[in-house]
This record gives sequence, C-alpha cells and structure tokens, in this order.
Amino acid sequence: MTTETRWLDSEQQVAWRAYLLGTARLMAKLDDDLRQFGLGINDYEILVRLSEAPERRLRMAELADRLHQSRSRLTHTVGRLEAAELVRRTSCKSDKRGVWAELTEAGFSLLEQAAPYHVEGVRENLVDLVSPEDFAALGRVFDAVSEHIGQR
Amino acid sequence: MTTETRWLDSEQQVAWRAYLLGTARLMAKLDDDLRQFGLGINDYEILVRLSEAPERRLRMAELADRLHQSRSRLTHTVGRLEAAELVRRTSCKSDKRGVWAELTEAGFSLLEQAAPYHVEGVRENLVDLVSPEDFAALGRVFDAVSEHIGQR
DNA sequence: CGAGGTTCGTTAAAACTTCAACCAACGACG
DNA sequence: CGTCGTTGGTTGAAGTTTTAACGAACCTCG
Repeated sequence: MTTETRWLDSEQQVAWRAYLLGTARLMAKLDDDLRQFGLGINDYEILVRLSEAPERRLRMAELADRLHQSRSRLTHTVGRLEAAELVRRTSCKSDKRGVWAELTEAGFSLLEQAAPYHVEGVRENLVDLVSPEDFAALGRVFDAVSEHIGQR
Repeated sequence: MTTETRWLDSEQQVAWRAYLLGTARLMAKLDDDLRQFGLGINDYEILVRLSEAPERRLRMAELADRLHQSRSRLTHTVGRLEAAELVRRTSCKSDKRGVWAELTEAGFSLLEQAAPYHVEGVRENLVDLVSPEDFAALGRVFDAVSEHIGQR
C-alpha cells in the first residue's frame, strides 16, 4: 500500500520557502560582512568555538561535531586557518591519535575585532527585525530539529 | 565615538546557535535523502521552480534571483542538470542574450518521484516537530529577513 | 597478550562554488 | 544613427567541500 503524500499546505509552503530564501540571503550577508576580516562565517564559528573552550582549544573531532562538519572539511579549513596563523595544531598526549586545534593570540585578537561587527550584523539582519517571541520560536524550532536528527 | 557593542543575551545566543546547528543538520539530512535520486537540495529546488513556471521554463537570471544564487553558479549547475537530461536550454527569441532553462519530461518525472520523499523529510524533520504557531513564526522571521536584506 | 573492530585525523581526487574577466545584446540618449 | 553604460550569460581558473580510502592508535574481549 502506498500512503497518500501529505503535501505542505500553502501557508506551510510559503513559510518553508521563506526560510530557504531568507537563510540563503542571511548567510550571504553575514559572509560578506566578515570578508573585511578575511573570514567566512564558517571560519568565524570555528574561532568562536575555540575561544570559548578551556585553554582555547578543542580536539578536531569535537570541533567537527559541534559545527556538524565532516572531519575532512575541518582538516582542510583548519589547515588554512593555521596557514593564516590564527590557529595552531598540537598533538594530544593522552591520545596519540588526537590533535588539538588551539586559537593563537593573533586568532583571538582578530576575533575580538570581528565579533562586534558580526554581532551587529546578526542583530540588524535578524534579531532586531522580529519580535522576541518570534525569535524565541526560532530557537525552539531548531532545538527540536537538532534533537530529532540527533548528533551526527 | 565608539558605541558599546550590544551583545546577544544568553537566550538569544542559544537561539542563534540552535538555528545555525539545526539548519546545518537539516540541510545535510535533506541532501542525504535526495541522494537516492541523484539530486542535492539545490538541484531539487531548481527543478521545483521550473516545474511551477509557465511552460515549465524560466530565464536563467530569473531563476538565479529566485534561488539567490550567482548566475555563474546557476550556469554550472544547469550545465550538469542538462548533461543529466533533466533540463534543456533554449535560446530566447525576444531577447537574444537570454536563455530559457526548461524542465524536460525526464526532469519532471524524476521530480514527481522525488517530491513525496522530500516533502515527507521536510515534515518529519521540521514541520511536524513543532507547533503550527512556532512554524508560522519561522515564516514571519525569514520574511522579515528577506524583506530587510532585499533582492540581491 | 593479541586479533579484530572502532575512532581520529589526514590525504588525494572528484565535485562543486566562487571569482574575475569577458562578449553579445539591449537600451537610453545626444 | 552611434556611443556608452547596463544586463544576460558563459568561461576558466582558483578556492572550497565531498568522497573514498587509508594508517595509526585505541579498545574490547577471548
């Protein structure tokens, strides 16, 4: 037996497309804004995660998981960030397979410069545009999504 | 004068990150689900837009705008879709610079196959997870974003 | 101990996207 | 009409991400 497809109704359709288009535009805008610092939003998120971690470092696999990226992608990206001297790799003593990605002083200070601009962009192009209730709903929605899809 | 940065408060911070992570996971999931049809979500959206257009065709520039993609990216992607015989290009008579991208019969029928699975995925991993009110809020949020950032 | 499965991270190649340059056609205007 | 600025679309190269395969280290268990 084939179950009848439950199509989206037209309101849902509209909301879904607004999300797709809005996200594309938003990410492009945030990327543009970060370009002045030589970063993309992906690089930025990596630096942020490192900056918040104890000793400003994280294991590659842990970082990849938090960003929902493949390890391979992270290896490449961190390679570039390392070439730019924003991140340093050191080997992990307790697990010899492991590698720490650690924020350098230069990385931290670039982040300090970029963060205010970036946050301002997030506000101007998203947070400040909508009611606190709607923004909170956004959080609930994607918590549910993450929860449902599960870790990796 | 330098204005003090208005950082996100911790609720906003959490919601913002939930959105980033949730979106990454959701898109990866939808991409995975479409892979059985040899499509990515980007290809899928192209086919959908064409299928809805009069005569199942759109001008390249128009299509690029609707998807918020660069013309170059679209040229490459349509090139691949054309090689897969899902789309056909024809030149535009009224504007000789123009090119129509037109869904082929094979493209339409692949879309017919893929659509139910895809919609089911969108429901299962997003729409059906949250209250209708929260989902509607999502729509409002990204309408506001799109509106604010403007077309292209 | 040590065999066999798993995890960590990297690598090379393939696939895809971005960037910059380009040409043809359009359109406004003197 | 003819020039000049703009739009539509493509191209090739450079840059980024994905895919698949791999080796080293870890872990479990007989």
